[in-house]
Formats: sequence, C-alpha cells, structure tokens
Amino acid sequence: MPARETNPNFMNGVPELVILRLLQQEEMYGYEIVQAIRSRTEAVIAIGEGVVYPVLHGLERDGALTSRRKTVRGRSRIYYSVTAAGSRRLADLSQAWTNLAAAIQKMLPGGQHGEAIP
Amino acid sequence: MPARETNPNFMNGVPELVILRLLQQEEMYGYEIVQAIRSRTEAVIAIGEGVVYPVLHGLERDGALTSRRKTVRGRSRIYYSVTAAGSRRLADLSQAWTNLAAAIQKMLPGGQHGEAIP
DNA sequence: TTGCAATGCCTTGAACTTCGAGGTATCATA
DNA sequence: TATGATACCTCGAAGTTCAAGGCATTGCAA
Repeated sequence: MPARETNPNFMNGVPELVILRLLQQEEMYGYEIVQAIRSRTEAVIAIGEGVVYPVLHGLERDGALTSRRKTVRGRSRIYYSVTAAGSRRLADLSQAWTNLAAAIQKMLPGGQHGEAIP
Repeated sequence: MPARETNPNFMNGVPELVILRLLQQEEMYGYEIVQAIRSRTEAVIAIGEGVVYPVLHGLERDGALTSRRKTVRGRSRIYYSVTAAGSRRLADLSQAWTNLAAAIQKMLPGGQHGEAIP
C-alpha cells in the first residue's frame, strides 16, 4: 500500500481510515470491525470482509497494527491494536480526508458562503 | 459507469462529481476543467487530463452531457453542458457524497458531539 | 526564423482498490 | 442433527485513477 504522490490516494483509503480510527479507540477483531462500521455509520458505509481482512494484513505488514490471538467462548479471535506508526498514519489520513472534504464542500451548492437564506 | 449496489461507488466518482458540478455552473471544455479544478480547490484536488477526458466521454455517452465544438483564436474546443439527466445524476452524487462525508465526520475525533470546548 | 512553452485534444498500460462470492471451521440453538 | 451465527481467509472480476505519452496548433522569445 504505497502512498501516492499527487492526490492523497484520492478517495480511496476510506476503509483504511475508518478501520484505523476504530482500532485507535478500541482493540477489535476483523469480524467485529465489519459490523461496527455498519452499525456506527447506520449502514451508510458497508465494508465487507473481503476488504477488511486484506486491509488489516496490509496495515500489520506495514507496522501500523499489531495483533494478538485470543480465544473467547471457544472462538479464536485476532485482536488488532494501533502502533505509534499507525497513529501517525491515521493522523495523516484524517488530515487528508478533512482537506479533501472541505475542498469538495466548497464546490457543492451552498458551500462557498454561509448559505444565505434571503 | 454502472452504479454500484452497496456503497455509492464508494469514494470513487469524485472526478465525476466535481466535473458535473463545474459544468452545471458554466459551459466548459476539457483543458479548462483540469485547471479550474486545480485553481478552485487550491490544488487540493488535482485531476489530470487522463482522468478528465474519459469521464467526459463516459458522461456524454450516458446522456449526462452534451457537447458542441467551437473554435476560439484558432483553437478547437469542445464545450460540454449538463443535460437534465446530468442534473439528476449530479444531485444523486451530491447527496451520496454528503451522506458519506457526514458518516465519516462522525467517526473522526471531534465529530460525534458539538465539539464542546470546556 | 527557429525553437520552446502553452494550448487543446486524445489513448494506453499499469497499478491500485474494492466488490462479491466463495471456502473452512467452530459454536449455539432449534 | 441441521442450520445459522461466529470467525478466519482467498480469489477473480470489475472499476478508477494515474502517469506518460502522442498529435497538432498558436504565440512568444531568442
């Protein structure tokens, strides 16, 4: 997952952003993340397991996450936590997202000035 | 450019959104769009010609845009305008984007409650 | 006048993400 | 005992975007 040069990986990387953010607040495992994203965004964002697991593996490979295996009620889970590098990565992604969202907001109707209602 | 079922084509489609929005305000040609996006977003968003032209062609093929050729100072330009279908498409995209941005904003630090400063 | 930058159109291949569908195994419940 | 939920995973397909080019004209500077 090499960073892009020009646009901050553009719109992509939202799964990565959301996953990092969740894990920064609380240690979680893959299956849990999938449902947490659905429920916390009221299904506005729905990221499947086919996306979540590869992202988790990639982030761990990059040193942004660490994992530990834990067995709960006979279920083997792999809990992920954010490392210091992951925190930095999250900060960067958040900043990039905020910039992008602001830029787009300004172009959309009623984005430039304070939405004056005559 | 078929619409996706689950996530609203996810983060993608920002070029399409921005281009439609620009053209709704004013008739423009490809080369002009590239620079308009750069300048109006203060280079936060930089979409190259390799993206803009295919998007324009796709939108026209879908009936969201119409074009007319015009020669200005010896330069042949193709000006694009938004059709009624294009307006609807823009409205949908704007809505999807707003929903998505709101959902993400709520997850980011200081997004849930009114950023109380004690 | 010669050359180079800017204008203006375009295509291509590669790279990357994301999606959807599947596979495996265990546990709890009906 | 069979089904659904849990929990992990992979794969191929599809779609976007990117960078790098190619072509032709105009205008300016050397």
